[in-house]
Amino acid sequence: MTTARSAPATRERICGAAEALFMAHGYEATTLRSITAAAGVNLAAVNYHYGSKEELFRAVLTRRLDPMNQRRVDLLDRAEREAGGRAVACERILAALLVPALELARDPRTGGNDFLRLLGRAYADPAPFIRRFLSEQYATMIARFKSAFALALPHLPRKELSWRLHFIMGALSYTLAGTDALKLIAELKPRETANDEVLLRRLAPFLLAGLKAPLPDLSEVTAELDGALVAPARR
Amino acid sequence: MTTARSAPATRERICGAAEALFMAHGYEATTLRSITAAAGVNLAAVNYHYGSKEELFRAVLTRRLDPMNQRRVDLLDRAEREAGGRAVACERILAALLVPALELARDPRTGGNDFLRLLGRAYADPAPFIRRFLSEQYATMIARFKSAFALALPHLPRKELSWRLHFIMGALSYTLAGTDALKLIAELKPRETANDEVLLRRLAPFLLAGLKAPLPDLSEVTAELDGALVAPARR
DNA sequence: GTCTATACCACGATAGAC
DNA sequence: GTCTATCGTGGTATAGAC
Repeated sequence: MTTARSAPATRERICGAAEALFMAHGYEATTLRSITAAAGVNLAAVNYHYGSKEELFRAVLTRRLDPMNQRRVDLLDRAEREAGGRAVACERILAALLVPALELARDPRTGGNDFLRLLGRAYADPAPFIRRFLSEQYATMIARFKSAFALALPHLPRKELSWRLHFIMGALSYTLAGTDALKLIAELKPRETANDEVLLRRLAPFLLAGLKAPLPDLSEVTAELDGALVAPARR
Repeated sequence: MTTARSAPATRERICGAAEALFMAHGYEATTLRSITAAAGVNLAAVNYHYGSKEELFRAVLTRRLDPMNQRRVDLLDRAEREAGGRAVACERILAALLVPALELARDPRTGGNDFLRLLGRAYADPAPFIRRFLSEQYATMIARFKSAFALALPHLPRKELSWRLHFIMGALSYTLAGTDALKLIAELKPRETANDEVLLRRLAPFLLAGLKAPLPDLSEVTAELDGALVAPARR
């Protein structure tokens, strides 16, 4: 903090090196020794500046996540101001949710697509500290968007809306995580998946249609399953 | 294999204990020491029976995954037989994809919901051996479903279909992975998320609508982003 | 206050005795 | 088939140098 040295702060060098390595190999597979070696600092420096590997990981995520979620809320705020007292269109709300993620992916200074892949993986991580961290980071932002969607879709029961938001965040995170496995499954060339703008332009109509889908029939939940899930079928 | 002892085979005990622990903590965070302790066998037994931790993980996944994907293909086969030469309805194809996952989640002998959570996490795992394994496991199954969907949705360009299948598998895996973080985000009570049947009955209409959504407009991909992603907006 | 060297215990893996 | 002993490497803690 109060360092007089002209060299780049050790703390920042660690954070940058850690981000790159976490993105490349995931949390567990990244060693503190590889991070400190890449940053050109001593092994113990991580523990001095961050206290633990977990805390370092939180710091890496926060640096990108906080501005992105703030931008999302800002875009929603503006849309609501422009709408006066009326409800904001679903398309506009969804855009406020997707555009900041896309902007982050486009900015080479922020690690580009790789950071979103790291984020998507973090979502599915079983580590309790990661789950707790993400739910805290997202809680207020999601609450704002849920209220906005509720106004735009007054016919949709609140619980159904919660689920559809869940599906949206899932599809978004998962798509951005962009595992090679799914790339292969979809028979997509690696080069195509690198363009996140095209990706989100395809994703948005898909999610929008799901958001506006007819309500599910939950009346026969305990009935026989096979063939009855989405379309009644005779044997 | 050729053991004469009446005690349950060491190999099976290891696999069962490993499944439970992988489900609870994920791959990396699960130690061979905890697995062998839970199974009541020696540490070195894992390496003897499976060769490595990676191979053990593959065995755990295969035991549940192979039958599930086979059931999916069987359901699709039956639907196609019943349809004669005509295209199978999207609802029916989607059901063939979702129902086996639901059946697996309902069966307490197969670890219930927990296995699907493990599977969802595996999808997002950066470890190359996991990605390779999953893409091999899924390749043929996904190819069959893609062909079926292509017949049901003849107007949909092949590439767009690939993407939408990608989104569907993403939303499905992610939803079934059911991270606590997202549960909290969606303000859902833990008890509600335990019922996977209700979950899939809500998910199916959502995905179906996305599948049938109008084609995205990709003509102005390089245009300014803000507000233009899904709905043109003036500043 | 910042950084370094080093020790500590747990991990996955393996060789070799039984 | 099963076990013990051991190796290299992981995250972490601390004593002490600047």
